Amino acid sequence: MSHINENIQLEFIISHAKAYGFIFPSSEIYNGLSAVYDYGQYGVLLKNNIKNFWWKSMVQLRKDIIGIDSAIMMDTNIWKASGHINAFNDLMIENLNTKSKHKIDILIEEYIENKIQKEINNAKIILGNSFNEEYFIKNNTNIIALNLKKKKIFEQMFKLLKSNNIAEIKSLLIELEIINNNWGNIQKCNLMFKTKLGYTDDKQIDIYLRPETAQGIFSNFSNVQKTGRMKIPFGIAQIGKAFRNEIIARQFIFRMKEFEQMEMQFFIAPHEDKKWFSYWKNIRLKWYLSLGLDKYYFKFKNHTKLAHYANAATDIEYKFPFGFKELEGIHSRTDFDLRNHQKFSKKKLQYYDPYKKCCYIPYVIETSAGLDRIFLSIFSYSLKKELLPNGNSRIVLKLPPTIAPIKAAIFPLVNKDGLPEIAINIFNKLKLYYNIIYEEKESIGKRYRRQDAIGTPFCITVDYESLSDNNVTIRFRDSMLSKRVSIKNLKKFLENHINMKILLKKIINIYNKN
RNA sequence: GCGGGAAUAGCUUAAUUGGUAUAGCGUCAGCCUUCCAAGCUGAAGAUCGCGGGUUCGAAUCCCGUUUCCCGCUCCA
Repeated sequence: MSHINENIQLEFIISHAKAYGFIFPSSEIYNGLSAVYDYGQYGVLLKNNIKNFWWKSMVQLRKDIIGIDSAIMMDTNIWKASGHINAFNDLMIENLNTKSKHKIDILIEEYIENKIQKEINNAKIILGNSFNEEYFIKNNTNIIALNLKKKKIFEQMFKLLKSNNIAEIKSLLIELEIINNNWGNIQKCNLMFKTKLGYTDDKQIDIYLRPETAQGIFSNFSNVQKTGRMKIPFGIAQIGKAFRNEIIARQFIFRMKEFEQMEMQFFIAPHEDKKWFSYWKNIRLKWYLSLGLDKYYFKFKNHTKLAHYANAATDIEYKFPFGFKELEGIHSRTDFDLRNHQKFSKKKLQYYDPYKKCCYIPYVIETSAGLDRIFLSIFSYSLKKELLPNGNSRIVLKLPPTIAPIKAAIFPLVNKDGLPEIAINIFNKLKLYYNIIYEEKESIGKRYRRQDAIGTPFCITVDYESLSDNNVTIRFRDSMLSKRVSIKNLKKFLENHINMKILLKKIINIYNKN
C-alpha cells in the first residue's frame, strides 16, 4: 500500500468533509455566509470526541484543575478591563503605497519602540560588555523621555477622539512623521461583534459577543477559587464559542468568525511564571502527540511581538496543507487580567497564600487551543488516498480510533439466511456502549469503503460460519486485514482498541513524568 | 484589503468559442450477491452561484455581486 499523494490539497479536504457529512458552509442554500461553517452528522461526533478528550485530560485527570462554562454575553466593563476595548483599538489607517492596513495604536507603539531600540543599540556599541539592558531601559534619560512622549501622544489622541476629531489625529501622526501624505483616511472598524441588550429601544445598551473565553474565567476567579476551595497553583478550564470579526477569513475552518476555544488558565504565585510556562508548553505538545500524530507535523513558535497582556508567548503550530499555522497558544499573562479586573470592578481579586503567609494577585499561564483548528489538523492528517495492491485506490480517513465518529460498523455478509438477524443482535448489544452503525445494503466491499471514508476503525461482518461457530470477522480499517473474533468477545475487543481510557492512560503517564 | 483563478446534480465533471444541459461515482427502490466501491432493472436529483445587460435566443459574451481556492497582506 502506498500513498498517492502525501500533500493532500485543501480543496480535496473541503470536498471530502462536505461529501461525507463532516462540514458544510453555513447558510449554503442562500449562497453561504463568509467564514462561517456548520458541523454535519459525523463532524459533530468527531468534534465532541476531541472536546471530550481535552476535558478529561485537563479536568477529570487533574485534581488541580476544575472546569466551568461561562456565558457568551458579559458586562461591557469586562472588555474595558481586558484591554479589548480601548479608544484606539478600532482605528485603522491604510498605507496607500503598500495597500496595507495598520492599527493606529500599534503604529505609535512601533514608532516609540524603534526609537528606544536605537538608543539601546547605540549604548551597546559604546558600553560593550559592561552594558546592562534592564538597568539602561529604566534609567536612560532619553528612553524615559520617549516613554513620556508616548504617553503624551496617546493623551492628545484621546482628546481628539473624544471631540470626534478623527481627521486631526491623522495630522498629528503626519506631524510626528509616523505616517506621510501617502496614507489614507483613518477608519473605525469593529473587531468585536456588537449586539443590544434590552428589548425596548430606549433601554438598549450595547454589549459584545466575547472575542475570547478567557475573561469568563478571570471574572469568575474569586467565586471558583473560594467555592472550589482551590489552592494555588490551580487551573480553571473552559470550552466555548468565541466570536471575532476577522478582517480576512481564510483557509476553510482555520479562521472562522464564530469558533470554539478550549482553554485553561493556570493561576500561580508571582514569579513562578517561567517554571509553569515551560511545564505547560511541554504538557500541551505531548497531548497532541498522544493521539498518535507524527511529531514532524508540530513545532513551537515563540512570539517576538507580544500581546498587550503577555510577558512570554509560544504557539504550538501544526503543518497544515497550507503551511505551519497556530493550533494553540501558551501565554504567560502575568497578573495583567486579574489586576485590571480588580481595578475596574473595585473587587479584591487577591489570594491569601497559607504557605507564604501573604496576599497577592496570582500570575497566570494560559493554554488556549482552537477546537476547530485541532479538528482540521486531525482531519487533514488522517485523510489519505491509497493505492491498493489490486490496482484500485481508496480514500481512507485514518482517524485515531478513540476519537473516530463511528467506532464500528456491523454487516451481514449477505442479506439473507439469518445473517442479518445475528448482525442486528450484535448491533443492539454494542450500541449501549459505543457509537456504531448497522448496514446491510450493497456489496460488502462497498460497505467497507464507505466506512473507510468516514474513518470507522473496525467493520464487523457476520458470515455463514458465524451460524455454526459464533465467530465474526473484524476487518481493520488501516491494514484492511481481518481477524476472527467470537461474538461474546466483541465488546472486550472494542474496549481494548477504541475506548478513550487508552488515551487517558497515556496522558496520566505524561503527567506523572513531568 | 490587493492580485490571480474558480463556481454546472451530494461529489467529480462534459457541452464543436450563443440554440434551454453530459456522464461517472454516490443516493433511493427491487433483484442478485460467500469479504474489499461486482452485476442486472428501474427512479429521483441542475431554473448552469445570484442580479442585471446585449441578443430572436445566454451555462457560453458584457457589467455588478456573493462564495471558495492560491499568492501577498492582516491577525490582542
